[in-house]
Amino acid sequence: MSSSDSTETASAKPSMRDALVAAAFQLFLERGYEQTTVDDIVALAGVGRRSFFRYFPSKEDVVFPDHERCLADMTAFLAASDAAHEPVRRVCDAARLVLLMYAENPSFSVQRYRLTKQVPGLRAYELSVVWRYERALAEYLRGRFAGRRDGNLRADVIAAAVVAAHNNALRSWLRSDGQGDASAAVDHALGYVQSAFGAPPAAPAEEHPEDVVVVVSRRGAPLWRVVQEIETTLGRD
Amino acid sequence: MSSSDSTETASAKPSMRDALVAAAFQLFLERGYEQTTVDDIVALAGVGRRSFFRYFPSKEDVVFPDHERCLADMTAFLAASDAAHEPVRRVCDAARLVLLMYAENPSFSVQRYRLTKQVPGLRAYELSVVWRYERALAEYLRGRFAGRRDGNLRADVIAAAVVAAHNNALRSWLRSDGQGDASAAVDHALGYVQSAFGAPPAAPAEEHPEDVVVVVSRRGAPLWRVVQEIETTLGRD
DNA sequence: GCTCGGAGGGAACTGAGTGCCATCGGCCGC
DNA sequence: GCGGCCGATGGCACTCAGTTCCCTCCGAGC
Repeated sequence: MSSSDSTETASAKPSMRDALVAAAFQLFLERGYEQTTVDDIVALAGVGRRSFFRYFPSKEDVVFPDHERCLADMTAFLAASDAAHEPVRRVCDAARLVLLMYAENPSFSVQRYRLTKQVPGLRAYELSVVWRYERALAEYLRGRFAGRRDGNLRADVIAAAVVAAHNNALRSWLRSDGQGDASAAVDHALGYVQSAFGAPPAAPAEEHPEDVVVVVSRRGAPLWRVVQEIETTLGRD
Repeated sequence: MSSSDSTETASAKPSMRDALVAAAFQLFLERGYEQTTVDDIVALAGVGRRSFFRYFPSKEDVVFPDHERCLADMTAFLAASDAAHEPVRRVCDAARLVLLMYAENPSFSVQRYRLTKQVPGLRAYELSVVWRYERALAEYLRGRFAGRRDGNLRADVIAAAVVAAHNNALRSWLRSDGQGDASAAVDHALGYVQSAFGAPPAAPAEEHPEDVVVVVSRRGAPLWRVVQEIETTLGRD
């Protein structure tokens, strides 16, 4: 939570919401999530109990104060796409928005990570948040793959793979207390997904007309063997 | 829930547990999940309130009475693997265990599906169950990929893809009220994942030595273009 | 008969989340 | 300036999930 305006429409009165988040995290860190009641939080923040639930529909929501905004950003980002965007690359870029949100506030993100790792209830809540991101990506891909054979299946699988790759990199960054280059790690992870699902991995092909490789295959041969052979030959693993 | 023995270790005293599940679903279906209190359930089942929580740690658990057993089955299945099993194929087979559980009792599964689709709390609970399956698959793959470059990343992504493919097929089967061949749909979906991640897609290549295709590529060309070209040529989309 | 142990019942408690209403403070029209 | 309107807040009481503690019942073994 930065100190100035953040989640509200635009202007300058987020004091109460931020105060609740600050009070909640202070107590969560010193005595644990489940040992802290909502009454404790509102007492420390000096506000009424009823006001807490005006800003956060549940006790869990105070732990993820900015995911709603991020989800809205992602939805808008995908809605602003057009047919010129390569679909898989586009959802990878959308996933990077989530990393951006985490990276805005590394220490807060790391604290929250430790909390969610320990408390089953928070882990479940996080799963439902992640699921909404995944659905947003999948719905976009379903639109782009409409008419293609197994379009919905591909959309769901690719969305899940993108989310898994993103989370793999994100969590390893969080485990290292926010050290290292999170962006590079996520790029690497998403690059793997893009290469697996037939999207160009960032760098456009340079011109090396002399570098030619010939593959010969029987039609009946399993596709994975052919691809494996090509990968080996091209030296990309 | 079949009428005879089911979830308990082996013998013959599951009466109370089954009675609670039956009473719960009867009420959930006639007046909705959130409109049904635990007191209503125990009143209908004719047992004490305390006994409900002896059998089910929470109200949500009564909706998924057999997932614990299924998860244990999957863990055991994966633990019984050896190095001879192709890893991706193995996790696909593990995923089929879940389908098997749903197919054991189609009408029950369809009712539960409608319920979880409507009630956010149940959807969140289901996500946490699915997450445990996914972690089981991912942990197995991490073991098999140990030492390989990006082993953990690959494990997480493939596990997510397998789960997403399985769920895609399962949910479309559930939406159709349990009509159609769920097993075939899941096979098809998992086949897609296997082909994407370099596992042989079930049928070994038949011998058609005359069916030959030649691909010529520059080394610098993006891999996805090469693969796309091969897919088109082989007529697999 | 007796105890003993486990399964079930039940009252009372905590804490999350909700509904309802009172209050306060600014803002508008008069 | 004044009364009323309105949005934000506080406070109280209620429901319900989940837990704790203790009681009863019943069958097994002595």
